[in-house]
Amino acid sequence: MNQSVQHSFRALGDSTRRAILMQLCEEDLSITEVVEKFELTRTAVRKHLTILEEGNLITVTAIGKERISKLNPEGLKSVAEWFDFFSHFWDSSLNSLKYAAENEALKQLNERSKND
Amino acid sequence: MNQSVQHSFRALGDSTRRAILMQLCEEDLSITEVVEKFELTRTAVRKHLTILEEGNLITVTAIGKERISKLNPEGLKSVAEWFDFFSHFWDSSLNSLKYAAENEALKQLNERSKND
DNA sequence: TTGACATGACACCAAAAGGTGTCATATGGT
DNA sequence: ACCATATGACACCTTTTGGTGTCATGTCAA
Repeated sequence: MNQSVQHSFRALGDSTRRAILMQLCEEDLSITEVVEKFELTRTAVRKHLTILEEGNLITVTAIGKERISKLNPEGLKSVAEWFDFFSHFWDSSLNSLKYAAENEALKQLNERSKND
Repeated sequence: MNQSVQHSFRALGDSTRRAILMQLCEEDLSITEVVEKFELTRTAVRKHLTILEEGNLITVTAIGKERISKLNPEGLKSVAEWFDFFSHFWDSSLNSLKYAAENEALKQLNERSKND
């Protein structure tokens, strides 16, 4: 589960793969179709799709001689939910409380030097 | 801006950096303090912090001879918002509409072969 | 069965990533 | 001034990563 998050983030770390994901928002694609839309070798595309599949961001279904890649909302949602861990921090009201109550180390430093 | 998203995702692609981010949720840290909490060389930690800073996920403030790394909610929020692009897909009601209306390629394939 | 067509499976490569160690520099306190 | 502390800046190394090309395999249709 946690390992899956690692794979998901790894998959999202490449701009080509993010572009493929966004393309898959509009239509499911076979490997060859992805090759046609992106200027890449079939081997390269296959690798990207494998990594996206390992990251649980797409599902691949073999239909005849084609392998259709399809966006996987579950995986994307999992990654999006990872950010909930930090959500307090961009909730402004909680934000100030957070810094006031918990941030002992920086408070001390701020007392010593006021140029923050 | 788009480049920044690339940097953010790159930064998030490494588990050590994600761990550092989560630690920074609890307290701001100097480089040395990060070194003490994670079993890494100072040089390695510095690289990670630089990448996190490039990804706009932390801000670094020089205080005296220390460089304090602090979580940057703005950057995290930006990345989280990137996922809004896909949010239709995990909204179940919109989801079915999406597939029914737009997914022509797979529809055709499904008509040819019913083992989906 | 035979030939396209869509892939799978490798071997190979250059560049980037993650780490380590060493030497130089700046800041604070005594 | 002087020394310990916290970094900055490199040079160097190994493993991954993103890509390419080639050959084998499976599937559909004539």
